[in-house]
Amino acid sequence: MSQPEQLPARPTIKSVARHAQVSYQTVSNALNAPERLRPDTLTRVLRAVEELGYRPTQAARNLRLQTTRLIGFRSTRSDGQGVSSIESRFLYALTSAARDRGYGVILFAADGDEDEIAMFEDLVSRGAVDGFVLSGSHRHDPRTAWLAEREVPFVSFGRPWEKTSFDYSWLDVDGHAGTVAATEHLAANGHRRIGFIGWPEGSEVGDDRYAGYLAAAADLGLPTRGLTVRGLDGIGAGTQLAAGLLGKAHPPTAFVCVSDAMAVGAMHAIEHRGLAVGRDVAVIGFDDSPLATVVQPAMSSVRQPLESIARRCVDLLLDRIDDPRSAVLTSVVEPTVIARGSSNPDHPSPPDGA
Amino acid sequence: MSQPEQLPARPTIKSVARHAQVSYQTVSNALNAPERLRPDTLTRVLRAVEELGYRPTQAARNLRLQTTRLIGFRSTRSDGQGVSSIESRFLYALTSAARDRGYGVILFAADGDEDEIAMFEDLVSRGAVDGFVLSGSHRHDPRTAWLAEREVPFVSFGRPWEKTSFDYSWLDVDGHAGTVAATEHLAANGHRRIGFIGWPEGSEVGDDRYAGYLAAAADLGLPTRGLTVRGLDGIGAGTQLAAGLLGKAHPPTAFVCVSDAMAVGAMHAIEHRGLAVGRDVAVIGFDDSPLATVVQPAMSSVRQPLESIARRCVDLLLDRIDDPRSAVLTSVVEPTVIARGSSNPDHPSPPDGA
DNA sequence: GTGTTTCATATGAACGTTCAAATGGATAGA
DNA sequence: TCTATCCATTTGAACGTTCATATGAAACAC
Repeated sequence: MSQPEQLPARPTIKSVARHAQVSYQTVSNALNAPERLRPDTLTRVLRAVEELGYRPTQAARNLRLQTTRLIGFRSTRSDGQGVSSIESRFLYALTSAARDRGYGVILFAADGDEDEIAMFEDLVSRGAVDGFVLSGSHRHDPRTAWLAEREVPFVSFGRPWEKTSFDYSWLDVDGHAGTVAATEHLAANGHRRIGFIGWPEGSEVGDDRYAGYLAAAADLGLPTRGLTVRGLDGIGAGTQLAAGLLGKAHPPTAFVCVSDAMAVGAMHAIEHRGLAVGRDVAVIGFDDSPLATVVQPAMSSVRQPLESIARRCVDLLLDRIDDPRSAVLTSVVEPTVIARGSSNPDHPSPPDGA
Repeated sequence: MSQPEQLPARPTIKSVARHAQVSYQTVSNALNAPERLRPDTLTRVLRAVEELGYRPTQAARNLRLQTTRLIGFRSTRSDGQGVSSIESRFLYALTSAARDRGYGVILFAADGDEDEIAMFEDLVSRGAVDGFVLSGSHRHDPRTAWLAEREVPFVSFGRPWEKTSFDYSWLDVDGHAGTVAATEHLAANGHRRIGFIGWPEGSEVGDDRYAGYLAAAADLGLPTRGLTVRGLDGIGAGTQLAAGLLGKAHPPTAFVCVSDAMAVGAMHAIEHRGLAVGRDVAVIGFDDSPLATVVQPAMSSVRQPLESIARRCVDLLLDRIDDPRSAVLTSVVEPTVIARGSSNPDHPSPPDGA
């Protein structure tokens, strides 16, 4: 904290103009319609811009252009159950993708749907954002209707789980295809008795993944009766559910799990039984969360291509922002199986000692 | 997508004025200096505001007030190792805290320090934010100097790990105090041989936590020789490190762990040895991540009060934004031990079956 | 009835941009 | 040499606020 030495004030378009000996509108033209300038003035102006480090003030362009170049996204309280690393990976991807298109992401905390809508209301009425990216769609989701009614541009990461009277753009990961791929992966490794550890019936995402497992098993002619268990998410729950199946007369030799936490639990149960994960019993999780690479052996998992989803969310949203009548697009992208030790017969259980 | 029925345009201060039969500046006064209005006009204007649902346009006030009411925060690529649930919990808390003070949080993706500074440059030169909240301070951190030099308001969550020629406000969790409390907690439960599972030497946070363990042990007259092991973070690593200690002649009866991932690994090793977590060998982790409640038995952990830290970060930052000469404040807040089954003698290992 | 005070409301200007339209100087055609 | 054409540049206005200041009506004292 030395003496109050004045920092140079942030340059405005006028100071650049003075510096380049032109009127300030010419500077504006240099930046927004360079073809209107004579080449020599253009370079002169651009050099002045460079020298002063001028960047147009956001607030002024916002006011003038009636836009904010900001996208709203809800920050979830990940406090509760579940390792929601998906959210944070998606958030990073979304932020990068937005930035590449010259947009920023403004985050808002909201606890439930109503709370989130209140935030929409606030942000929209103040003109603080150009649009929203939604996530975590679910049945009876009031958010989409609210936004559609007010013609606020938005895109949803997460499909609609029921019919709506309006259309909107959304992207989603094909959970069904994910568990199909997981099941096929295990079958390709020689497994015939493949179990499924899922969430209780009623969750859209969970039911979708379960259906994929059933479909793949039916397709491959594999048994499923007595091989599926469902319970609340968690490592402990996964352990208990897996232990239950392993204790049966004809236990599964592989598990498709609805989440990585369940899968870690299953690995735990397998080892507790003295079996080797990967060699004796294979496991595959879902989401490819940090958990997957932090366990030993590393866990196979179904990975959602969040980066490309985020990018496409931004693309779709900006299309709508640029032209509110732009086409409504929806697409389901397929996740990919990331094969690691937990589903690899050559990969033994972790060593016992140090 | 019905007919192009025109939505009512967003009300401006002028439309409110027309509606309330006053000039538009009176509306401004009603909102910003209500004591200047006669009570009856005030209510009339406020009713008009209410009826039209008027909210001042953000961009216009930004321009006029030379402020954005936006705080910048870096979104980390949590892609790599480690379950960085801390980040996302902090982010939620920060966003709520900011909102309570009328500020928003704008997120930006950055990969390293240089990249982050480039984002600072961008946001600051465009006047897109009023200040920053930093996180993840480390040795040779160039970010603080950059911001301080340009007199950009900021607050750091994370202490400076070296002397700087300038001062700035920061908050941090006292990792030292955290492991002291953890060690004391285990000692209070009757443990005498308490081991430590840490990160390799050289990480600021890890060394701090290690030092706390050593200090508490010395204070309590407990042995530490041959009871500490260090390695890269991870569940698998925790298992191996703990297994190493448990295999010794005089194994520890309790573990203080530098992270929850390490602690989960330790629990794993304990059970693998046929011992009961909590009853036979106690474990306590650090950070109280979702992992802690997802394992069985639930894991004791040292919890950082991220919510209050976020709130204080916002308070300090806004002080600086309001008055750049406001006092520089630093404070270290003590984390608290959250005792759960893994350090509770009455809590046995998980059931074997379903 | 005139002059002063007081208070509620209105006027003017500015924040920094961008866009539409006007200016003015050069070049070319008659 | 005078006018038409063209192009680079400038002028004017607007986006929606807030702040400083001016106006004007009522209330009061003389």
